[in-house]
Amino acid sequence: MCSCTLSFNRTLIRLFLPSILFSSLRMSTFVLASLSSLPFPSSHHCLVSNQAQPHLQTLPLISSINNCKTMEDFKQFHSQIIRSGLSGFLAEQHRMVSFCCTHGQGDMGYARLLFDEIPEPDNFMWNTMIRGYSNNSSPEAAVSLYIEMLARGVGPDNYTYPFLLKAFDRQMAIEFGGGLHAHVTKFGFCTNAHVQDALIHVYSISGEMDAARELFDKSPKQNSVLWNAIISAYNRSKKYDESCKLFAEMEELQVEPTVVTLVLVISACAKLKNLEYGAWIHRNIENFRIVPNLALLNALIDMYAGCGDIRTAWSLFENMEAKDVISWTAMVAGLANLGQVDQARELFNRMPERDIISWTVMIDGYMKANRFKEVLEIFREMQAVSVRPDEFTMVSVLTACANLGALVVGEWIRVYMERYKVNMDIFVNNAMIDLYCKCGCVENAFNIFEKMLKRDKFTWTTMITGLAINGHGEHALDLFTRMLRTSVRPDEVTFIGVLTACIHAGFIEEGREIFSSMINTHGIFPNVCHYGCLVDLLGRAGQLKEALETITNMPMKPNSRVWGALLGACRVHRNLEMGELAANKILELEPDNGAVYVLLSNLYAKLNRWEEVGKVKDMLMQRGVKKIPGYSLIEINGNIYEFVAGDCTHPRIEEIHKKMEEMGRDLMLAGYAPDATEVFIDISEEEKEDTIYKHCEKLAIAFGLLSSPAGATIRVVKNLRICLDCHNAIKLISIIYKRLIVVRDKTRFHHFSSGSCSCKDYW
DNA sequence: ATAGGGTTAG
Repeated sequence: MCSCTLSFNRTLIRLFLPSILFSSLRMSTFVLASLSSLPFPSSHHCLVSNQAQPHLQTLPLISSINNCKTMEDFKQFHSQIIRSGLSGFLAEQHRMVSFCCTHGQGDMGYARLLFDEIPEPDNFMWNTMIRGYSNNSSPEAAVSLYIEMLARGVGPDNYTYPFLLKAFDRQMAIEFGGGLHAHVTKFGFCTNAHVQDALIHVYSISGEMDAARELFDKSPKQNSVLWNAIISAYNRSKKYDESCKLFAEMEELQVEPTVVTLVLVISACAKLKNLEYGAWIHRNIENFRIVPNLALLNALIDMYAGCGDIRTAWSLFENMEAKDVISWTAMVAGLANLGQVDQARELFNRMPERDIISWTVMIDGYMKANRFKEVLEIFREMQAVSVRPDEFTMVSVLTACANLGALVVGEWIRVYMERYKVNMDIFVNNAMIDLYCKCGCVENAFNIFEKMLKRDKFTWTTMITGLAINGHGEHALDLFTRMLRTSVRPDEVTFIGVLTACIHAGFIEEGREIFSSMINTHGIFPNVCHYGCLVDLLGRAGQLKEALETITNMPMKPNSRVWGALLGACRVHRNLEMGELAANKILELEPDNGAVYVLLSNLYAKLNRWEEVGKVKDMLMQRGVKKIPGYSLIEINGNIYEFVAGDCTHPRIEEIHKKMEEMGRDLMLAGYAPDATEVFIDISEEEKEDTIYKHCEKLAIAFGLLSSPAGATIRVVKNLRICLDCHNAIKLISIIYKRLIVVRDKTRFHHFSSGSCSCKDYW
C-alpha cells in the first residue's frame, strides 16, 4: 500500500508557497487542481468504513491507546476500534492520529491514512500532522501539508509555525524561511513569542543574522527565552562576542538569565578563550539565582579546559555528582589541546562510554601532537569497536595520512566515505587535496579541486602550495590568477604557496612582482617567512648581493630560516664569504642548529677546503650538537614502515640487505659512483661510503622494490633534505628498475622517472 | 488536547 503522504518536492513547494498566501483561506482552484493526486476529499484506499455504526456494548473489550507501546500494539488497538465501529468518531480519530504522529515509535504513513479518514480536520489535527513530519525530520512533507491545509481553507494558528519550522535544515531555511515569515505576518502571528522564537531559529540556521536580529529587536524582550534564542543564533553563527555583548545588555535591562543563558554564554567564552569573563560568570552563578545543572557544568569544564585552566576544570569534573560523555570528552579535549596527549589518553581509556566525538577528540589530539602513526592506530581501535567515523574524524585521519604519505589508507578512506555516505564537506575535500598533494599525486588532487562546488581560501591555498612543491610552478601561478578572479581572498599563507611556486620554478621576476603586490594590491604585510622566500628566490637565481640586501633592509629581525636560505644559495653558487656570514648569523641565533654545520661543511667540501671541514666538525663535537636523525617512511599494503640509517630492526631486514647489495651491483654497472661530498662529518672517512650506502631513503626504496609489484610507483617520505648522493642513485634506480619513484623531502617533491628528477637537480 | 532556549569534535 502506498504511504499516501503528499510529498511535495522543493520545486513544488517553491511554486505553491507564495501563491497559496495570496489565495489564503479560500479554496484555491489552482492549488487544489495540482493536489488532485491527494486522497481528498474521499479516499479510495479506505482503512475503515465511515458507514459503520458504533456498538457501545463492545466498548469494555477495547484496550486503551495509552497502553500501546509500539505500532504493533497500536494496529491491534486500531482493529478493535474498527470492529467496534468507533472508527468514525472524531475523538477516536484524533487520538489515533496523535499517537502515530507523536509517539516515539509512530508511523507517519499510517498517520496519513487515518488523517485522510477525517472529513474536515480542524487546525489542531493539521498541526499534529505537521508536528509528526517535523519530528520525523521531513520538513518537505511538513510544508506540503501546510500548503494543503491552507488550500483546504483551514487557517493556521500560533502552534502551526513552531511545529513547521522546527525541523528545517539549512537548505529549507534558506529557501523558505523568508516566505514563511511572510505567511506569519499576513496571518498576524508576528507578535507571538513562540512564533518569533521559531523564526529566529530558522534565520540563524540559514545564516541570515540580520533578519534574526531584526525580529529580536522588535520583540518585547521581557522574557529571557527570546534572548536565549538570539544568543544561541549568534553562537551558531560563531559570533561569540555578540553573544557576550547581549548577555551584558540583558544584565543592564535586568532581564533574569536562565540556566540556558549561562550555558550559551559560557560556551561563547570558551570559544573566545575569554577565561576572565567566563570565570566572572561562574563566580556569579548564585547572584543570577541559577542552580547549575549538568549542561552548565559541562560548559564550564569545557571553558576552563579550553582556556588552559586545567586545574579548575579538574576540580569541577571531580566534584560532579553525575558525569556524562560530554563531561569526559571536554576534559579529554582540554588535555589534548594543551599538548598533554598521554594524559588525555589515560582519561580517555577510563571513560565509561565513548561516542564518535570522544574518539574524534582523541584522534585529533594525536594529530595535533604530530603523532601520526598513533592516529592510524587509534583509528583502527575505534573501528574495531564498531564506532562509525564521520567527516570530522576523517579530516584528522586524512591529515595524518598526508603527513605519513599514507596514500593507500587515504584512498581507503575515500572509498569508505562513498560507501557509507559520509558527508564530503569542504573540510574533507581540503584534507583530501592535501593528502594527494603530499603524496605527490597532483592530478588526483586537482580532480577533487575542480569538482568542488564551493572553495574556501584553504582549498585554494592547499592546491596552489601542492602544485608548487610538486614542481608545477606555472600551474600554481595560473591557479593563483584564477583565485584572484573569485571572491575568495588570499591570505599570508596563500602567498607563501605562491612564492614557493616561483622559487621552485625559478620565476624571479614574477616572484618579485607578487611580493610587492602583497602590500600594494592585497594589503598584506609580508612577514619574516615571506622575506625568507624572497631571499631564497634571489639566492637561487644567483643574485646573492640582492639577497643579502633584502635581509639587511627587511623591517624585522631576520630569523635563522632567512639566513638559511642565503646559506643554501651560497652553497649552490659557491660563495664562501657570504656563506660564512650567514652561517655565523644562524649560529648566533641557534647554536644547536645541526643543519647549519651540515650546510657549511658541504660548502667547504665543494670548494675542497678540507681543513675548514675539519674545523666545523671540531666545533660541532665541542658544542655537542646533535644532528636531527633522518628517517624515511614508506607505505606498503596500508602499513607504514619507518627506516633510519643503518636500521636493523625491520623484520625483513635480511631480505632488504640482500636487495641493497643487488641494487649496489646494478648501480655500479650503470656507472654510479658514490658522492660523499655531502655526507656529514660525524663519521670517519672509512665509514663514509658505507653510510651513504645505507641512507634510510635507499633502505626504504629497497624495501619498496621487493614488496610491490613490478612497475608500481614507490613513494617515500623523508623528514630531512635529500642528499646529493641519494639523488644521483635514485635517478639511476628509476631507470634500472623501470619505476616511478616519488620522494617527498623536507621542502619539496622529487619525482624520479627514467633517470631524471622533476626538481631539475635544483633543490 | 499542541510550543520555546542548552553543553563536546575539523
